[in-house]
Amino acid sequence: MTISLSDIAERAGVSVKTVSGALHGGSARMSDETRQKVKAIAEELGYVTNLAARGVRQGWLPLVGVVSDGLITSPFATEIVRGLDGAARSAGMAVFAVNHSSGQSIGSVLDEVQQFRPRAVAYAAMYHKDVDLPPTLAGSVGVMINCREASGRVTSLVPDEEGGAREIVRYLLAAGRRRIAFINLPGILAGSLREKGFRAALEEAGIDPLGVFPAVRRSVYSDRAPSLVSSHVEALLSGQRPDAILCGNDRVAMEVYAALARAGLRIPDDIAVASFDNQVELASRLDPPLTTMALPHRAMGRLAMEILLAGQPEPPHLRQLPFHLVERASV
Amino acid sequence: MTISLSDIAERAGVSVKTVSGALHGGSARMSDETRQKVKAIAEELGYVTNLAARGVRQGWLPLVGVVSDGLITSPFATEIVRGLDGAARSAGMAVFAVNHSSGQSIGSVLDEVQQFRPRAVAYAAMYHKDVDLPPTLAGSVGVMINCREASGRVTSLVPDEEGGAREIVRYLLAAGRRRIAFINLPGILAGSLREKGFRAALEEAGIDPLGVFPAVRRSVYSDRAPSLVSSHVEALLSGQRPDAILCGNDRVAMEVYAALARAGLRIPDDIAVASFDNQVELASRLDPPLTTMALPHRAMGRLAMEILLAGQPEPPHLRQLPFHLVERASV
DNA sequence: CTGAAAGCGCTTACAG
DNA sequence: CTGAAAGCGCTTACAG
Repeated sequence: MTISLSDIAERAGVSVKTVSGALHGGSARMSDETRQKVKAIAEELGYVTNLAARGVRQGWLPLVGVVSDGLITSPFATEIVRGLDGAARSAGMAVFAVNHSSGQSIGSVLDEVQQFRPRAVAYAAMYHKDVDLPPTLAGSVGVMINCREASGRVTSLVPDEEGGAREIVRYLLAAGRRRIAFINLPGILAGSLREKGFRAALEEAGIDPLGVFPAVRRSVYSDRAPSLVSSHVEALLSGQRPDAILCGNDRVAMEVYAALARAGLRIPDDIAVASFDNQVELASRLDPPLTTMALPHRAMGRLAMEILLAGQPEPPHLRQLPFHLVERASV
Repeated sequence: MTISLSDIAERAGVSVKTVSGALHGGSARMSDETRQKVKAIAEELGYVTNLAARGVRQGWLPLVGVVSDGLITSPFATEIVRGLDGAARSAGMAVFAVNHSSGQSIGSVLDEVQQFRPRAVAYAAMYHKDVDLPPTLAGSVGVMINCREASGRVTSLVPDEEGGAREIVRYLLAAGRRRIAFINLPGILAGSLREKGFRAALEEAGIDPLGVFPAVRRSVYSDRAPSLVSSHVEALLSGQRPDAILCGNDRVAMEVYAALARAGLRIPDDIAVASFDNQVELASRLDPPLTTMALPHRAMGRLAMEILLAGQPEPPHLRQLPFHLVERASV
């Protein structure tokens, strides 16, 4: 059988309260002798705190629930969870993730999560999007990650897409590039925000963009949509040849690499290539290794947990976290 | 305040026991009228079951803990978790993952997990390896995923590396390939088992392998180790040119693609390429899309949960799960 | 068919 | 400095 405080109390000849104080109440006053004795017996008996029992007393379990829309499969999603997890564990909390599969209403998933009486709940989106949390649910979610909550009742953490795009364009400009094309991800929020930043940075430098092109035909970006990348690259090369191509993500960059190789062009000597994502396994293995803007997923996770666990909550707001430039050799 | 069974009982004019029976005890006998009334009131009050309270009574929480060695970052790890999660949720369980960071002993992580009084605990390795569970801990882990437990006291689920290698080689042979080289991942268990399968399948067909070459110099495979892939490919091309190259993983295949492109060779017309992993984002975006053996991560997760939740535990054993051939266009 | 009570393992006032 | 008791919200025998 699993042993309890009262087992220890009995063995030590003290009350349960004393054992509880000795083991957990850091400030509980008692003789050092008693405390040591109790601890020794607990150790000897292999006592493991029963968090469920503590939880029923306190009204919550040291758990933080993360409900995410769809698959937690993407490397980005796991970065978010890692950020959350790191911050949570130093606070003695565990993270449990529940995904909000297509069939279910967000309300029912949240109910599922609430049954565990978690200390806090976060909502995480798999890609940067707008999310409408039903008004009745706004109270039970402490922070939204990677999405903008429409009503403004919940603090939302998102990547600063526009700023990230400005930064990478400035970097290309600083490297002497002037004829810059952007093969963007169409139909998603990140794409339109990045396009803004792309144009703003060029305008600020007094330079005309060579154009912004969609990586796929579909209005919504998907892995399965037929790629337009190589045809764009070919068209660009036979026209006003760019000296830099900015890509919507590392996979698009991979296709650009292939198209440039076919055309006999060298990276970065003939054309620089840069992108967004920093999917490490891919970006670092390309030849040459790809310069790319890393998304602040880990940082969003960490900050989310800090917000959740902070005593004094700030008023709800939208917080944009900066991308991080990973310089490799493609620029 | 969060409302409890007694709030409902009071409002309904029945005992707490009746409420509990009406809401949760499927088989509890009572008038249909009472049951409906109780349910209606619960709904109206927005009652949410308190799992912590139930947990303290039953001795366990409907949680399954997964402790993994190191980063849950890899796409494979998340597949394992997805497999676990799917099976868990249909049993009303939530999965909480705790990673076993380098600083900590496995025992202390397991203690952390046990504090939640989970229904069951699994251990998952990030890549196929041998793991030595301290004898005292063997009892608290129900199943080992993606690793072989040395003592044999715990059921272990691993990919059938040898069988997977045999299958892909037979597939290459069936496609008429005869001069097959293998650029393998050195220094890891999966690599040596696959080499066995590779050689066995060729021998069974009465064909000599063109050779097995390490993808990296380091004895242990790592993302940062300098790649030997392109030099192997060049050497192979200038010698006894292969008609098929089997790769240790999709990233190695990506490098092989690049080396073959540089040499002006076409896939699969001149040389077929196949590999292990099925990292979808990569494999499906290569040109031509890559034929590759998918690891049974999801299946391991699902089976693990079934084993954990099964009433009658089988005696501990080692179970090898089959790979799954994903045919694309590179063979 | 339903109630009153005991008990799960904790923590927190309340007393000494 | 320590104990005895109450109580968190459930479920499970024990009675009727």
